[in-house]
Amino acid sequence: MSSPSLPTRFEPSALEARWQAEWERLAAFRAPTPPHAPIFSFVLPPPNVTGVLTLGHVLGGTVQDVLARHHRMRGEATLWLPGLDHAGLATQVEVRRRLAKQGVRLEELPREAALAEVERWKEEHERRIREQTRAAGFSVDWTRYRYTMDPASVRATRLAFVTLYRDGLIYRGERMVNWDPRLRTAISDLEVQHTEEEATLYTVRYAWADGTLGGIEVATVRPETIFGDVAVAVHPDDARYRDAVGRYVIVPLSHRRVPVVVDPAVDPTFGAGALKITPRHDPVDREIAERHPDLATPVEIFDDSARLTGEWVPAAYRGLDRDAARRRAVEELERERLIVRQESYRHAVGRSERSNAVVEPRLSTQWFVRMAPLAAPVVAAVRAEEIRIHPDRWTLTFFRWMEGIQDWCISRQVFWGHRIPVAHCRACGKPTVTVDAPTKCEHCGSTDLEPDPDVLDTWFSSWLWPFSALGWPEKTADLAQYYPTTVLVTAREIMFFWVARMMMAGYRFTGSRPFSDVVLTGLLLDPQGRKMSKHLGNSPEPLDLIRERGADALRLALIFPNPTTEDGPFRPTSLEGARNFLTKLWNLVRFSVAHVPPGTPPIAAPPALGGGSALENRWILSRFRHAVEEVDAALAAFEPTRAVSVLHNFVWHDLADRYVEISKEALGGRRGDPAQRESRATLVFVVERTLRLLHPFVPHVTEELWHALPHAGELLATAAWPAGSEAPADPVAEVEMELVLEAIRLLRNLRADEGVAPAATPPAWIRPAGPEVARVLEEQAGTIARLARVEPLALLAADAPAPSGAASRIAPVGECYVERPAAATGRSEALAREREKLSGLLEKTRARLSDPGFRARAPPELVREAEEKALDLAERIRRIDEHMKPGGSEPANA
RNA sequence: GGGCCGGUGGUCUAGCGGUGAGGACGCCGCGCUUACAACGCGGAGAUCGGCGGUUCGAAUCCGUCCCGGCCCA
Repeated sequence: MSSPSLPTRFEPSALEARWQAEWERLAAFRAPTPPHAPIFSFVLPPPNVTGVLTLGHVLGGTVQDVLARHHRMRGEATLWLPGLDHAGLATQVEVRRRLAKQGVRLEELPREAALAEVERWKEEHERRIREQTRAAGFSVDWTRYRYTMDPASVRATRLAFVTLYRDGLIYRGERMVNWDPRLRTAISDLEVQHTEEEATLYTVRYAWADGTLGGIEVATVRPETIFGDVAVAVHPDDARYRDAVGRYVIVPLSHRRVPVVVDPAVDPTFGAGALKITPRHDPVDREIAERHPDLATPVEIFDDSARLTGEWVPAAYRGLDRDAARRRAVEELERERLIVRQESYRHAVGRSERSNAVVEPRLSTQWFVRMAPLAAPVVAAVRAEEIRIHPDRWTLTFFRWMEGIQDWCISRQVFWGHRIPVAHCRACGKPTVTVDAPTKCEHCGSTDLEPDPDVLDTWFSSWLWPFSALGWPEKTADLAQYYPTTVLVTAREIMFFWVARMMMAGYRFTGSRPFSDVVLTGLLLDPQGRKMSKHLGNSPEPLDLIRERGADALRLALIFPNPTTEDGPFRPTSLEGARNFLTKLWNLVRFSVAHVPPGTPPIAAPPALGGGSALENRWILSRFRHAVEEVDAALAAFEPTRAVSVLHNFVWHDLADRYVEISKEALGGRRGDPAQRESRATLVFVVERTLRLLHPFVPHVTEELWHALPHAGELLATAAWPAGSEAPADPVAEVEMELVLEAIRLLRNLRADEGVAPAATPPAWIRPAGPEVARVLEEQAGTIARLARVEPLALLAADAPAPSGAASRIAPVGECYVERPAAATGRSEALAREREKLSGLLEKTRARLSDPGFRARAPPELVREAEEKALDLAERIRRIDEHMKPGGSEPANA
């Protein structure tokens, strides 16, 4: 495909779809098998089927696509493996919500029908997610697409469970877990969100059991848990209760007798220093109760929906939910005058991430993974920098979490997910844990088996992803060749949920790191700095933005100008900026195409430049070389934002504003044929190579533009990444060009200050600062005159008198003069302003020099620099004074 | 309660021991100079959160306080 001439306007939508189709047709992103070294491989964090892709996904995807395309162009065997996560509980909640809108309760459907509903949901969302991924231009290898519930993943997940179980790292036991009473399942610690909330702290009096007056005052925010009390505890050193210990009190409302005990875990400063002990419904209480074995065995007072239940709960309260029970309990306690005090109280409340229900600590039998043994090798690996986290400051947070890691509750009382690969024997009661469903008990041989009713936490399949998606436990070619993977790019939010656990699983199951670099992306905020959320409706739909502005513009806007590593606002202005840049690029290439004669062969190398070569050509090639080096460095450090800003600056300012403007003369043939040929070759080389550099960021438009230029190969997507070494570094040209640009800037300043008409070309003069500068300015006088729009431009000898009737500016390059228009009146203020600035600087520099400590301790080179600077500043001020003096070059306009 | 990160022109940000503190957006002035008004040229605007310290020298290091955000309990 080729587009010989480019349309005047850049219209992204048609062009993007066309190239997406073409990339797929040519299998451009198919990872090679068998691959050749080196390898660059990674998994796309499989999006949850819960919804569709958000802007945050597009941000992460863009960072990944930049890396994938960059490495692919560098000739590495690149695999970017896409997939989808079944997102167990989260998806079930969504499906349940959708059904509820139709008046159907998910729980009331037969299991098969419920599964069918989830399956329908998955199909719809999967289609949409794939469409979005394509529309964004992500170069994933669709032939390797995987799903966390596909048969291979099911097998991998079951095997992981069985292996850990056999190794003693998975156990089943009765533990205090976080219970979500709305979804009626256990959840893990990570799925609990703690927030500060306002509550009422009730101080309740527990009367002495022996009928003595008074009693003990207990503070609680949850009076409805009184029914579960087995004791009241005080701190052993608390003098107030010395006589109370060993006595009994009556639990209000339920009228049971419980003892007063001592325990060091009681905080004597909280309330009145006495704590009611409800071991089945509070982790601290449970610990205390365990230290006091003589206490009554606690009875559960909440059912799985957090409604009151059980023999300890009076009939009037049974069946009430915890909030209703609390209201009723408060009412009754008040009636009995047992509430001593009520005060408002802020405390942390744990809510379920999925249902937002207040989590109920609940003693329940669940499956757990022992985490400490899994975490140890990971901590060691990160310490040894076998795995690096970017930006590295997150390593600290990572360590803190890993070191305090708790066992992971992996069983969920829902239906959507991987079934726990365990069958319980009805005969001997023991579990049979096998990858394939067992036919008989492995302990007693009975065939009377009952499958474990629970499913696994969704992360229990995700943590295997880097290897399970490559085929593990089968010894597939992909696994052998592409594992360990290279990087993992993901949102910081799931560092603990996913990244840390993948590392643990990697070392445990494959004996090696799953990836060597973790690249964390920040959160996208709305223009007001708020988190994007469905609830606020401030989260734009990526496909809409792509339709409006194009995928390239969206991708660019997501990584520039705000850094991908930080939480930052996504603004419409970023999108406009991106579009403007792409338009600039489009027009730059249109200009270049117009200067490339038809039939020009593909550009293999920059033109060989010699002594007679144009300064601008030497300069732009040197600038290009820097750009390549900086982009390479930025990408190696996983900083796409830095890479883009280098390119943005290079394309817009160096290439378009300066190089193109300067070379128009040579390109137009006005400097002769050899000069025109050299400039054409330089232009097309730099532009073509720049398109390659930009391709990872904005793949569609660069692919389109590349085909409009002479090129070799089918696709830019698979073309070679430029090497900086292709272009010679030329520090001399860079210094000389700076002088030229400074002279142009000064003359333009003068024009603007003096109100020279835009179309006018007044005479101008420059007195160069020295013979070297004079040589450069002499050679480039034509360029300077043209870009500054002055005519004629004369160079003054050091001792020549200042031209009269001209405005002047003084700078390191020398003194510049532009004839003042006849209409101009008054003295230019620019010189005076300049003088003020310079004398301020001079003062500062002199102060530094007169400090004896500076001369004594600063590096001599620095002292010398400061001395030279002071001299130079003084000289420039002297000259300004000369110019401002009446009768000088700046006559007071009488 | 513990920890982490940040506070730089109006906004977003780069710099993280010696630079005349960069850039982008916005703002002001002038211009449709045939690649580009989705643009060009020029300009104004910051005592780098406050206070103390280390240093010849601090936006940059240390302490402390204030403000914002995040994570964990």
